[in-house]
Amino acid sequence: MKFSKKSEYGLRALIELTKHYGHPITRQQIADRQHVPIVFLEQILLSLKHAGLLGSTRGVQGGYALIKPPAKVTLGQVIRILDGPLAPIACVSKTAYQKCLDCPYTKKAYCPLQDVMGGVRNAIADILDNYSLEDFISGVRRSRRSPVRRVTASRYVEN
Amino acid sequence: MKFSKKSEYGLRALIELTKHYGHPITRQQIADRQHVPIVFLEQILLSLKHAGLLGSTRGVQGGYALIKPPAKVTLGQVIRILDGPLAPIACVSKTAYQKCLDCPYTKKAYCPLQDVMGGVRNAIADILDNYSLEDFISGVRRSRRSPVRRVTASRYVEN
DNA sequence: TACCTTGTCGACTGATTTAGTCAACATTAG
DNA sequence: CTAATGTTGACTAAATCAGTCGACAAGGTA
Repeated sequence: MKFSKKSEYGLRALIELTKHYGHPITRQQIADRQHVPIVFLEQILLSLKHAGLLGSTRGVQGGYALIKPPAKVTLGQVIRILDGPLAPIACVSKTAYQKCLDCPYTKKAYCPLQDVMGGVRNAIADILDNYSLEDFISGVRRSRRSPVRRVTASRYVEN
Repeated sequence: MKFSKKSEYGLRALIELTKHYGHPITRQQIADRQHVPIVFLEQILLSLKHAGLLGSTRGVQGGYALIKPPAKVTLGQVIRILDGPLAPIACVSKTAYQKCLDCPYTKKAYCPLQDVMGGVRNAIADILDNYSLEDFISGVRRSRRSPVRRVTASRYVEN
């Protein structure tokens, strides 16, 4: 039940990129400031670029830059890009749902596992999808900002 | 960010074991009813036994049995036994804490990542540590039973 | 006793994921 | 041109996951 280094490094990189929102910074700078292995970092930045979060410019004054407003990017989005769905088991994922074939509880029956894991998924998503990069770097405490979206049993949103 | 099959199968097995709380049932029965590969299941049952949750008796009428009261065993405990700490990154785990050496934020500075991941950890633990096997099999909906333990930034309980 | 059923233990394996590395190439500024 | 930077794809070493195998131990029954 861990996030990968990829997510961790990716989020760290985004701390730097958000701080410099507007102008590009180089891999090198990101790697130095956040202590991330530079060549691995590259992969990560590329993934984020392909996902449309970052832009890059080549050449001497080049580098990577965040192209979406920091308030519009949530940690949930980033983690899904780098680590896949948030759901702890596949049968409670909205974006990557797959029926557990080996599950003894068919669609008719109530599955205890699915119920509790759905709750976990929602709890995680509730935090991560309501936490933007802006909040992230400004050190907003996670003490539930904004109208708390109360999650009910039937509301699986994304992933 | 997934739980392993080990946890999933382990929890499924515990559904059966809790239903039969009092008398032993065999691996075979568990495997059949919950569709778990029997030889893999064995490993799992052994782990749970070593952790003190299960007892076993050999011989003809033997099998495994839950030896702790279902109300006293939480899903959090089970998952920690089978999957390790719940914390999404090591530096926010209470039971398996380790300082992230490569983290640019020394103990003095506030670490954004640590803050948000701590929140995620607490949200997960909040559900899983308040959900017993008894709740699990009786189909209690996760709609927050019991006085909600409000988690504050400084309260990392276990892992 | 012999035998059957069931649990115990440790070693082993194949597939996948994680965390990287390397080399060759493309683009842009000066 | 050339130096700095990004782009791409192939590659790898190590760990973890999911599962298997074989030999053995112990209790129940005939």
